[in-house]
Amino acid sequence: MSAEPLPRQVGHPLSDEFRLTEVLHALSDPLRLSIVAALAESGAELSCSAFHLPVTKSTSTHHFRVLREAGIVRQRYEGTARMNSLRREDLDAVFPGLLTSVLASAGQNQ
Amino acid sequence: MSAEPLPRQVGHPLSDEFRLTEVLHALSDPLRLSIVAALAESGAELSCSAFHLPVTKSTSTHHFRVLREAGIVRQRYEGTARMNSLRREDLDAVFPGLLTSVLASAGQNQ
DNA sequence: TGGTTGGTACGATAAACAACGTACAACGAT
DNA sequence: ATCGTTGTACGTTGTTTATCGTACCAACCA
Repeated sequence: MSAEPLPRQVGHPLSDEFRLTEVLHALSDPLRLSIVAALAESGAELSCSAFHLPVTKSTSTHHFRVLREAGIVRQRYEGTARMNSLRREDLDAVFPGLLTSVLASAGQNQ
Repeated sequence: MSAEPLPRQVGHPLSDEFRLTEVLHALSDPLRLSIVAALAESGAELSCSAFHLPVTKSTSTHHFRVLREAGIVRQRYEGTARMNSLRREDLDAVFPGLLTSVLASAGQNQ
């Protein structure tokens, strides 16, 4: 009589729910910006633990949630790992050129 | 024996002191983004009171200071008014394309 | 010499945020 | 079954932030 196993799914905003100020805020944290830059450079899915962030696991969870809720990353489970990928096409469609210029600036500036 | 009148000048960061995360944070507030959009659209200097912001004077002062310290606006006194202008060339030199894409996105999204 | 205008300084407050620790859940392997 | 791996949930703490009110200041005008 145990309960059903949880599906472990998370909500992602649709493209037309993106809000510019929320995206800018998500990108304005150095740690989150470094996550986005690493995802863009790799071009692939990366697990949370692949980033070797200088914070604890719970803080890491917090930052990935901010990125996901802003629509910047997509997350899905693969075994115990949570794989993250950039929603580049969705972002480019709603905010053309934004991510490109932010990433180019990040490479130079921070 | 009165003291010298204060010069009423404010500090502006040099271009090479711009920090991307600070700029993104400054732009991530709806009120500040609307200020920047209005400045870009007018293409001219505007006094603080020209914006008719739905906040008090002291809150308005706060937001203009955040924008100035990030390097986004330039401020100078003209009589009793403080005139604000966009530092578009400086921003474009350090973060090419960033302001353009943000403003284009702001026009669509907010 | 005042009064008006446009803005700053300072202090207070409430909300949001980044960070942590502990406990726990899902999955895979042993 | 149990254990290690990977990440989440929840509560806490200290900092930052957005907002306001009050007091003030500098410039202009009458």
